[in-house]
Amino acid sequence: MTGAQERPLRADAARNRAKVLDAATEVFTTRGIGVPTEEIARAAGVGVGTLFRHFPTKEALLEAVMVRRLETIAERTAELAAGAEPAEAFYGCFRLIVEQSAGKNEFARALAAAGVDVQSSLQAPSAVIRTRLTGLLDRAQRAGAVRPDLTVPELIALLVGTGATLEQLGPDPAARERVLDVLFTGLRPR
Amino acid sequence: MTGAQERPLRADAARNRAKVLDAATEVFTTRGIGVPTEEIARAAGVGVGTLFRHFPTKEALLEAVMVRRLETIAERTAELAAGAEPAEAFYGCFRLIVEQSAGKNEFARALAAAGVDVQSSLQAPSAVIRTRLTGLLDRAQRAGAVRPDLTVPELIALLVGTGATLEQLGPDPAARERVLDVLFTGLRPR
Amino acid sequence: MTGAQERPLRADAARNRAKVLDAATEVFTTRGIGVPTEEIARAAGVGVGTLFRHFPTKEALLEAVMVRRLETIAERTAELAAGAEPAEAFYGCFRLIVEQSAGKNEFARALAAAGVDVQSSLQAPSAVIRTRLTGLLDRAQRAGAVRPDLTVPELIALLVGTGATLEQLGPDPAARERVLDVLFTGLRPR
Amino acid sequence: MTGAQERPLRADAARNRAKVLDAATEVFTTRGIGVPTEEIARAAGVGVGTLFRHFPTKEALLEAVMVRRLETIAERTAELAAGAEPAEAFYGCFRLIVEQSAGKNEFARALAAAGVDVQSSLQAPSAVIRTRLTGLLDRAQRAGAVRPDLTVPELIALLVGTGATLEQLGPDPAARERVLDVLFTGLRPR
DNA sequence: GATGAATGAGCTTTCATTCAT
DNA sequence: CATGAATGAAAGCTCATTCAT
Repeated sequence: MTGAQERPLRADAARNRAKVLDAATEVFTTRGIGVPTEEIARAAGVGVGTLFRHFPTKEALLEAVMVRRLETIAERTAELAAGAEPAEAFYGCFRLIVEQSAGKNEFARALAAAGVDVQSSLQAPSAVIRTRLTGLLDRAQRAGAVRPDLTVPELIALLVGTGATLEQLGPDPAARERVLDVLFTGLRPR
Repeated sequence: MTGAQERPLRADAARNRAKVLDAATEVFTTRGIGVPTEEIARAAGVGVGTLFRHFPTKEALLEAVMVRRLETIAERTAELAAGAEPAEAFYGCFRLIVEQSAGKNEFARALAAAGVDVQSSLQAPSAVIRTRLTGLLDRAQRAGAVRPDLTVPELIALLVGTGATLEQLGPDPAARERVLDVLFTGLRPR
Repeated sequence: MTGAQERPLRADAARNRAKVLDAATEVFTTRGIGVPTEEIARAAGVGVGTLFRHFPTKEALLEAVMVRRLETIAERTAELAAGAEPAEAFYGCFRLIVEQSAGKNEFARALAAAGVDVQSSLQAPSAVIRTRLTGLLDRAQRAGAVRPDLTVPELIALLVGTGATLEQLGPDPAARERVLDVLFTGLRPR
Repeated sequence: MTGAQERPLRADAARNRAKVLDAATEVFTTRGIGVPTEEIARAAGVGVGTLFRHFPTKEALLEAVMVRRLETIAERTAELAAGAEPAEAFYGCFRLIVEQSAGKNEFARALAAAGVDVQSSLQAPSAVIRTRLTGLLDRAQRAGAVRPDLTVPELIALLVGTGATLEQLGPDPAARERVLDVLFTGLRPR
């Protein structure tokens, strides 16, 4: 139920869909949202028509990229959450999400600005993540690894913001570590 | 240091420039960067021609909006920094900046994407801010109010990210306070 | 003379050709010429590929639709012309054609605009009709049922125009009758 | 009240609007509705942008062309209707309209197909014409020059259809005269 | 100086037609 | 042979920027 298609989708069609999605993710992330659809098609090695057959709108493409990202995050958090003690699971997932989420904000904003019903299409995967985060936070708080007054919306906002922080900061590992340490220290019960 | 020099600029021209700048700030912030230039002109109550006379490019307008924001921030931080003990000055400025900076990221990104030499045009005001931040951080660290390993670039990244966090979080004051408390706790020496 | 010769055409292929032709007639008539080819294929219950195998061009399909219409008209006029006295035959055929020809003009125009050699492809069936009309007119004129100065091209133009009149008029039977009465009165010798 | 603009419209703007309208009338009539908007702009000697500034949609342009045609017809019928005895006025206007209306049907159909609210935008001028036609028909019927059972909708349908007849017929004056004579004879009381 | 009409490159999207499956 | 995914030329429309009024 994570991504069931209507019909199985022909082999080559699926391949092209994936190529487009990959190219879009790459291009949107590196060069921003303003890039012409045609460029993305070219990067994917398909014609514009093909792109539009799979994603009837540029918006729809953006949406699909986000959905896939969220799904990826959901999967990885599931693995992490499975076999680990509460604190490790929580902070591990935090790390995972903020590393993955570079550029995510821009997408969300663009979608929102375009008036997409972000709720409906992203709700499924983001609900999964939200549920997972709720569980992680709860367990960690009960284990005394996270301050008890923090709520899920605040956690999500912090994830988004920390993503932005890291994006702004650049690649220096020591600096990134220091910034995460600030966050993690602040998240622990005093 | 308020911005305009070159030539004194006629009274009505200056008034128009200000009207455009105000309108642009308002419109860009509320409706995003994609809004047509003409809309901004209309919001300012002038013709597009006038707008382009003052800001030869849409980019230039965006830049000007950012510059003014930074200048505003610089001024206010100056006031705060002046008569206050180190800890209060530092945390007060942090608050001030993150509250002010809603939407700032989008601007910065847009400018960067457009290939503007963000450094050169924003350098003056951002250098002022950077200097001020350096001073604030330094004083606060020496007073034992901020962990000593934090550097200025990390502080700036945290300011940007915390702005994003608050933007994501919405207006609930309790939640905002909690989030800031996480940050401030994390920033203190253990 | 039903259309298909060249090669016998397999049974299912012939069935598909007919399905496409029926669907095209229906769709073109009700929704205009602008409908995407794919829609017609869907209405016919076949893939686009099949459609294009039978009609190498959208134009060709339009043409085929018109040809079949003309053929239908030709057949019916034949029946009417066979066993009836001149006046009845003439006015009966006039009625028949103008009732049948709703929307036909649009096709003809579309074909002409597309630069199709309307003459060559439609010549066979329209020659049949023209011959029949010539006979009908001639007999009716000799019987004193139609004014003697009217020529075949004028008759055809009047048929086309009366079709348009009825199309414009809508379904009210009394009004349609009145309009036809105007025409028929005008067609009789003074 | 026949065509009042919001603001007087600058001299050059009015000139361009007229040029576009002329070109559109010409091009639509001779080459059909399918012609690219850009072609019309070129024919008018302006850029596409200018065209779209005046007519925000291709549909709107079609509409405007029709409106102007109807207005022209309305004016001319007014002149004719003014100083003439009933029969002459009626048959004169009939002639005038069917000569003018070449290609009009195609426009009307295109508009209808596009789902334009034909009523609202064309109502004003077409109401004028309808009123005029009502008056002409009424006077002619009272003068015994037209069969008394004919109604206005039927008259309009006949005008449309006769336009189509003439268009189909081509330019031969004798043939056109003969066709009109059929109509006019049919329209007289028997 | 101010205005807003004109410009046209560029963007998203459609659709007749081809061709791998 | 049938299918429908792929193609890409072309269409309609937008918008930053220029320039006559």
